[in-house]
Amino acid sequence: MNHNDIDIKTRILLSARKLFAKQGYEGTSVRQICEDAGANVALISYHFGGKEKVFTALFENFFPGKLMSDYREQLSDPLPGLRLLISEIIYFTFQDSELSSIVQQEVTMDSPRRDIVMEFLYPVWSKVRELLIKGKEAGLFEFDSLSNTLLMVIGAALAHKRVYEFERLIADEEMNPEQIPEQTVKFILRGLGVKEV
Amino acid sequence: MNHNDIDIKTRILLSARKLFAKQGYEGTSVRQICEDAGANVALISYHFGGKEKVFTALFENFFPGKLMSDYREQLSDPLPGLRLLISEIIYFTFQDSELSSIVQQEVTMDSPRRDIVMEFLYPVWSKVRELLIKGKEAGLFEFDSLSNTLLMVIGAALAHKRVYEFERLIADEEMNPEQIPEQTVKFILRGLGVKEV
DNA sequence: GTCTATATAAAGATAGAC
DNA sequence: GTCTATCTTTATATAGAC
Repeated sequence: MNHNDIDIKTRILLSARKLFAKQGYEGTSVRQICEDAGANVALISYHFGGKEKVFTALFENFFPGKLMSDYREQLSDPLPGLRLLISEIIYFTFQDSELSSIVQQEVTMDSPRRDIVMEFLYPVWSKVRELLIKGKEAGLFEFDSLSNTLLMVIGAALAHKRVYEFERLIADEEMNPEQIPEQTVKFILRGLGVKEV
Repeated sequence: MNHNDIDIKTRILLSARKLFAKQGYEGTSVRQICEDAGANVALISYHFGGKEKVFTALFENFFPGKLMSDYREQLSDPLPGLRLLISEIIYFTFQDSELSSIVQQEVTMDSPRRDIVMEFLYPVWSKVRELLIKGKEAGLFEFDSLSNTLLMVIGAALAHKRVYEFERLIADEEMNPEQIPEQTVKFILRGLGVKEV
């Protein structure tokens, strides 16, 4: 499938995703997006209704909304549930590296986009939170502050996304994508006090 | 000390730090900074030489450069060294919450500012890396990929900075700042395979 | 050292032709 | 559905008066 065979609306979305990921939302102009997409500037207004609507459309089109429902059954048991969910989150960050970079950028700022992003993130992290509570009640996990622990789990799960930020620190060793989910789950479960991971 | 008693250069820096932290660099205009600082727009050019120079000046003025040298002695032993360093990093994020928010934002994007920020961050995370290697060699830590582990340690250490991003998930429980360094160190050391933390 | 006034560039958006 | 041409706003930066 050639670049020009894709319809213009999708081409705009793909270019926006690429550029937002690399330069940030504010650092990317609609002109730039359209140039990259081979589209006329006016088409952003026509097809989406403005730059911010393009941002929203990105998540509506590319965010894996079915994740929670697909695995509803398997996510009820804390230990295997947490293993599965963390792994799936990491798989997604590899599968759509650009969208997950956008997420990482936009949630740190107090912008109108944060609310859009959080709307999509909430179900996922909320489920992680629920599994932490269940696991603690079952005596599987040991921790004090639920909030701080949740944030550390999130932090560790998304850690591998920072390769490029810290490339000077990790240039001499390869990061094997296939091993990352497993190693991350191990680190997190150990952090939660699970023995013999 | 009243707001207007502080010299204008410092007032500009303080306003820039506040606004960059909240809205991001691109999302903040020099007009906004000067309005907040009670200064004329032209003074940014006169005192600093442009917006980006203000950004650099922030780090030159507020980043704790002496951290590494102050504790050189105590940072040679892996286990107590890592404890100390992680704690100090967390203390800094509390002490200068704004600058550490700026760090978090700017390193995620491929901007000219990232290089500026990384110049300051490098010595700190490089030391953490060094301690991980030492600790593994001494049989204190157990992990596979050094790079991925380093990133997870960084991720967990800075996790508490995300309180506001995820406030919907943690609104019902307080995060006690005094307990965070201890809990974080515990989580990380456990993640590294240290027993009886 | 600080101001006003202005130069210059670039942003987002759309009216109206095709 | 797509284009050109243009409107409007806002950005950074600075020349020159004080």
